[in-house]
Amino acid sequence: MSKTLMIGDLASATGTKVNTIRFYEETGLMRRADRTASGRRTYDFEDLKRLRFIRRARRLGFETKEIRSLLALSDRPEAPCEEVTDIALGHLTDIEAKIAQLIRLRDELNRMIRLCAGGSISQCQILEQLAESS
Amino acid sequence: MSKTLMIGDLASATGTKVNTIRFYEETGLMRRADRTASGRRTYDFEDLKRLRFIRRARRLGFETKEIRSLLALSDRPEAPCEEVTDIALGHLTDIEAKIAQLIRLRDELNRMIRLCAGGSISQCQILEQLAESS
DNA sequence: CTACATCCTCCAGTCACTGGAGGATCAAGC
DNA sequence: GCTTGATCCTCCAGTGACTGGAGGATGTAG
Repeated sequence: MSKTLMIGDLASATGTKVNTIRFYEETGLMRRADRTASGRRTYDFEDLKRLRFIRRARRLGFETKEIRSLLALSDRPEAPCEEVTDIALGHLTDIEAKIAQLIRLRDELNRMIRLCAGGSISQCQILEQLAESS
Repeated sequence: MSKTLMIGDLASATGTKVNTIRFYEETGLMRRADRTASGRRTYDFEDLKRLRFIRRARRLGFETKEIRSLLALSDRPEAPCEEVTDIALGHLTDIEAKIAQLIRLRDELNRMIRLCAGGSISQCQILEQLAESS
């Protein structure tokens, strides 16, 4: 058998904290790992692949709920690819909304900062702007 | 006196949940409100102004720690405006980094979605990409 | 007098981890 | 065989910024 991997191996291979891997097991993202006689978790390369998938999806900003769906889908190879695309498209929409929002914030902050001509707090335009009833 | 405002008035005037205002009191963003004989919080227009300031800064994405600093600064009218500008500039840098990061994610997601030619899960390029060791 | 709204305190839950206490096990070197 | 240090285990508390609800008191309008 190829159950040669310990939790620390998975951690260093994926840049995940050991505690985080245990957390993924607890919350069902990773299956419950088999244990040695002394109770240590053992993993094989399938587990490593799964963890890599999870971490990569997390880096792309998918929520665990979405990752759970994606993982469930990848277990049904005959299912239509559409469901995956839908999840990805929904996520894309979220990201685009966030970008638009942040750009608005950036512009407003920039505007506020440019107004500041130095001087003392009592004349500070940034605080002034924040204090105004929106 | 002008302590005519109850917590619900502040809530509806600022679009804040009542529980959130209590939370701000608990965590020291808002001062501990005076109480009526029966224990209800009373507020004046100064409190309302402060809450508006907090909410506006939160909408602009400032953390409570930063807001605490800004509020402390606005109590020192003779202090130099520079400290405020520094907080705002630091925040601006954070926002710009976040925007750049999100744009990278968006492009990568877009790329993955475009690769998907339909068909079944087993050929899904999105899952494929996620499964690849990065 | 009776609804019903609003208020109170206290506590648990959200999300995705992170960090640490306290203790067991393992591998390597002497 | 013994020590040392790394790694592992379980369990629990904390993060940030709230949100929601239970269970009960108070206020107000008709």
